Amino acid sequence: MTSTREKLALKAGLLFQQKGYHGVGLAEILQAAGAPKGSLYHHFPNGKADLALAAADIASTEMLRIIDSSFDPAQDYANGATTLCYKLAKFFDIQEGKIGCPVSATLLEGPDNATFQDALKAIFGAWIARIKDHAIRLGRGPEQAEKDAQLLFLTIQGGWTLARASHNSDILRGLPALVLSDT
Amino acid sequence: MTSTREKLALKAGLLFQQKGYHGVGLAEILQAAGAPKGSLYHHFPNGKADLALAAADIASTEMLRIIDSSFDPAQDYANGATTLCYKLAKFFDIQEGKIGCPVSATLLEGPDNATFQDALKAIFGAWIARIKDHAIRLGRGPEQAEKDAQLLFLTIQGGWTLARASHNSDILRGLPALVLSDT
DNA sequence: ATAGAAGTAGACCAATCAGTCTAGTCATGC
DNA sequence: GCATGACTAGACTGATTGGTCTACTTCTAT
Repeated sequence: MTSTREKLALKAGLLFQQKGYHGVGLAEILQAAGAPKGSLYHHFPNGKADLALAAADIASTEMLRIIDSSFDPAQDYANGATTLCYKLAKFFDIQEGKIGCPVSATLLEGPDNATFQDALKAIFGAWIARIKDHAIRLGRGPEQAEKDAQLLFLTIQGGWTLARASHNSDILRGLPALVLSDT
Repeated sequence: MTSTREKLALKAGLLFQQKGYHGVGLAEILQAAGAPKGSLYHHFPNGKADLALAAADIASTEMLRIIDSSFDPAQDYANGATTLCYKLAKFFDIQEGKIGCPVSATLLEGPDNATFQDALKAIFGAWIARIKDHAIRLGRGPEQAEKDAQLLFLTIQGGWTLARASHNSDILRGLPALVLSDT
C-alpha cells in the first residue's frame, strides 16, 4: 500500500544512512525501490537532492516519534533517556550495525548546499528541543534540561559513530551510565 | 620540502574530511596536491583506498599529538579536557566550519571494506586509550578514567557533527561544561 | 659515464554518474 | 467512451568516475 514516492524516499534514506549521500547511486536506489527513473523524477523533480531532503524529513519525524515514545511513559528523565538509548541500540542491531545518524549521513555528507545545511541544523535543533521539553516535563529545571538534552544528543551522535566503527550496539546501551552519573 | 607522497595524503585527508570519501574525486585531489595521476598510483598502488588509509593514519597521529599537547601541561583532568576542546574548536574555525572528525569522514563513509572498519576501530580505540592514560596520570581512578575518556570522546565526536551542522565552534568549547559537571 | 630505479606526466579506457526525454499505461471525471 | 492529468517505463546523453598504461625525466649508485 505504500506509494512509490514513499518507497523511494524510504529506501533512499536507508541507503544514504549506510553509505552516505555520495556513496549511493540512483541506480541502486531505483533497484531497491523497484521503481524506474521516470517515477523518481516525477515525484522528486530535483532528483537526488529532493530525495535526500525527503528522506531526512522522514527520518527526523521518526526520530521525534522514538524520543516521544521513550519519554512519554517514563517516570523520570533518567528512565526516559535509558529507554531511548536502548531503542536506538535495537534499531542499530536490526540494521546489522551498518547505520548511524539517519540525517547526518544524508545531509552532512551531501553537497555543501545552503538548503541541506539549514535543514540539518533545523532537524538537530528540533531533536534537542524535544528532549529538553521532556526533561522539563519530568521535573528538571530549565537550565539543567538544556544541558541534559545537549549532552544526550551529543553522546548519541558520538555513540552512533563509535557503535558503527566497533560493530557494537552496547556502546549505545552504555550511554545512560555515562551521562546520568550526576543525577 | 614535503614530498609528493606526503602532499597527496595531506590534501586528500583534508578533502575527505570535508566531503567524505565518495564525495571527492581523484581529479580534485590531484589538482589540490599538484600531482599527476602517475605519481598517485606510484606511491599508492591501490589508489584511492590506500590514500584514505594513509590520510586517516596521518590524521590519527595528529589527533594523538593534540591530545598529548593538551593534557601534558595540565594540572588536572578537567584542565586538560578543556584545553583539548578549545584546540579542536580552533582547528574547526581555521577550516571555516567545514570539517568534522578526520577519520570517520574518511573511513566510515568509505567502502564497507573490512580493512577500513578495522583501521577505524583501532584508531578510535587508540584515542580513547590515550585520553584514559592522561586521566589516570592526572589522578582519576582507573574506572573513572575509562568513563571520562569514553564520555569525552563521544561528546567530541557528536560535537564535531553538531558544530558542522550549526556552523558554530562554540559547541566544542561548551563541551567541558557539559561533561565535567560532576567533577 | 651510465645503467637502473624512482618518480613524474598525462593520454586513454570502461564503467558509472545524475539527469533528460519520449513513449506508454493507468485511473478518474465527464 | 474519451479526454486529461498522474504516473510508469526505460532508452539515451554528456560528464565524471577510478584505474591502467606507456613515455618520459630525474636521481643515485657504481
